[in-house]
Amino acid sequence: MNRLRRGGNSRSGARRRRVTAADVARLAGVSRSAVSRSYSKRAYVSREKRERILEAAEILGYRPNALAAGLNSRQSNLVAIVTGNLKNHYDSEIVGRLINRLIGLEKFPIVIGGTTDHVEDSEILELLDYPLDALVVRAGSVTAETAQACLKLQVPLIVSGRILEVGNVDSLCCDNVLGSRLAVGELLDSGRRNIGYLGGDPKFFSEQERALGFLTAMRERRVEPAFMTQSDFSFDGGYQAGMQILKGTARPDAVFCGNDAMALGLLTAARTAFQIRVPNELAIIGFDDIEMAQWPCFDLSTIRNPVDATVDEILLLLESRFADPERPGRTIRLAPELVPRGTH
Amino acid sequence: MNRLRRGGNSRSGARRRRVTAADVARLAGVSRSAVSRSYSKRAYVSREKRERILEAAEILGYRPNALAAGLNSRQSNLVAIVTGNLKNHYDSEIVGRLINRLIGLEKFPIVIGGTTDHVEDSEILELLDYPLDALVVRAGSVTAETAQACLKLQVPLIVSGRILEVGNVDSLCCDNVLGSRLAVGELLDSGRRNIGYLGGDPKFFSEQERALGFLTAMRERRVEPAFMTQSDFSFDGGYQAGMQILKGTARPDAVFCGNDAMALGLLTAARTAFQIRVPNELAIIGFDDIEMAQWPCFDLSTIRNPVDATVDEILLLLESRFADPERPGRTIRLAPELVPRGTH
DNA sequence: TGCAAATATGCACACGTGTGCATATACTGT
DNA sequence: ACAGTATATGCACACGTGTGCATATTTGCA
Repeated sequence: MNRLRRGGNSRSGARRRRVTAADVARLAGVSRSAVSRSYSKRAYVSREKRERILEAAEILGYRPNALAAGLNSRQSNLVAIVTGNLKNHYDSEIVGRLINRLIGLEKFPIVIGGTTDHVEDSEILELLDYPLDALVVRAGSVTAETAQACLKLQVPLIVSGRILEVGNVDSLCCDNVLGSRLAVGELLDSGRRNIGYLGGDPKFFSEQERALGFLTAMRERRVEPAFMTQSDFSFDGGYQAGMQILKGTARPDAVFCGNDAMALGLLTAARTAFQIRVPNELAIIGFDDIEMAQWPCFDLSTIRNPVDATVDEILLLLESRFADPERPGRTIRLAPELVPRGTH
Repeated sequence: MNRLRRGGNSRSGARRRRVTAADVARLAGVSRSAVSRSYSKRAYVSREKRERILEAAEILGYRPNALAAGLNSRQSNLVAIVTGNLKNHYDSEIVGRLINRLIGLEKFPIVIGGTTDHVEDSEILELLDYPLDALVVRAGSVTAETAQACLKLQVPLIVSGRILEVGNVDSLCCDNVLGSRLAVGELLDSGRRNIGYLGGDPKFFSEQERALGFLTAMRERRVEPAFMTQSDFSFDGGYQAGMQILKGTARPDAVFCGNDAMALGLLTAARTAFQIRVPNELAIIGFDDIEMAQWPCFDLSTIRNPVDATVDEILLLLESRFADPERPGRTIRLAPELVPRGTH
């Protein structure tokens, strides 16, 4: 079939051939090897000939085919990123930064999963059809099966947002328990006693840790939580939850939220729907420190889940993994930090 | 070198070979062709043999190498997206949705440019080393050189966010002039007379059109603009601009903004820094209708630059381009729409 | 001039897959 | 039983590149 298609009759639907090194060689009147060598430093090609070749390449618009090159170089320079929902601002900040840093490493990122929290295993498997240099997965979408497949295919796996101690998988995650502890300590120290927790979907690792951290810290200080509410990590979810939480007469005097988006939703509900003065009548602390948190209209106190540090660590893990594919997996905990602002 | 490395001594730094169809064939005791055929529908392989093969594949964790397959199928199933800054919420909404739809088409997106407004030509050229099925570029990063390179390499180019009538390039863009007209009409009809414009960086196509549309519409109604200010499309930029615009005694009674982010910044400056009542004392209309615009704390009136429709059109263009690579380029204008909310 | 080292060049193989072609085997209908 | 067809299988080529190897040419040095 390909053979038939070759004969240049460009009927509709027939994709034309890409310019190839052989084409350039023909035009420049040299061997194909010479063309190939012209694109690599430290290769013996006379200056004159190289110039002639590059000129011909320029005319034809030739670029070496990275796929063909990657076939036997054992490097595709492709790194896949399985992201969470890009509507989640924390995720989009991470992904943006990660993409940028990967390019700096001359790796091209294939990104999947922009609109859902969880990417199906089958999709990740299809992704593994490509001989990836590495796979970076956000917490929500990693299963034992995924990890197994990566292992067998020799694709280094880095999990971000949860700890996974399997094989030589690298994983890194904010110390969420510590983060919750910081928030609870701050609220109690400033005299709040009626403190509730507004969390996200408990299927997420970080949610489990944050809720656990909240409970543990409260218990240590012998204070009973006002409530534990479960929402969905979104602004709308936080807003809706706020409408419920704040409508009664027995209001909390503080709420710690599992992420900033929900905290902003709660804050908005408090202010616009109930005219509650924050922080006087109600303290709110979020988690993540997304860019919006510092907008003057919000000025949200929060626990920073450091984006730059996270991406830096991912790149460090990648580089050391490239240097030694066999090294055992590493587990990295990033330190969260209280960012005191105007809502507590 | 490769040849030396092959002998299984997995020293540090040496990447092991990927499982290959030949490995599976050896384990299952069949020919390599049989393995290959087992993965294609409508190919003659006895049920019994296919099962044996798939079993062996399962054990070894075999997956056909998409790169090798793409080499002679003339399809890599890779589509590159050159995005704008993902901190820009409109961009992240577009990209998220686009990624999702591409996967639905069984194309994998390579994404570059997450943290800058403009991606260098050289980076796009390197991207073109991969035999992409298509390249989708956000407005900021397209030059004549890029278009030329795509043309020569037979890579279909789709430009989103600006019109570019070159070769058989497809381009699509919101009708920004009409959008500005809608905003101006609405403000004037509701009695505002002292209307200013807060724009972004004029190097962007959409900014040029939006500013032009504003001026044209004002001129048609014979009203003089209160001012034309230039910022950078960001919340912070809008906030800063607001601090300048609103500090004097001669305040405008309305501002039309080149995008929502700046409008939110301006709105925040007006409310928090000057206690200006919006919309009573000041009307604000944005552009894009990002998700945040409808948050109750903002409730921003805006001109919708439809994300879903845009992505739908991009996919339509892609599909028809795949069906006929030679068809002439198309130019698509999407209709903006006034979204009346609480700030005007 | 003579000789070794450095530079230049082409051939041919390897990378992993899909598939056309030729051939072999099983099945169907009369 | 036999011709004709449907199913099954392996060989070998093509895809586009990088590079080891062998060989040819130039350069450097005494």
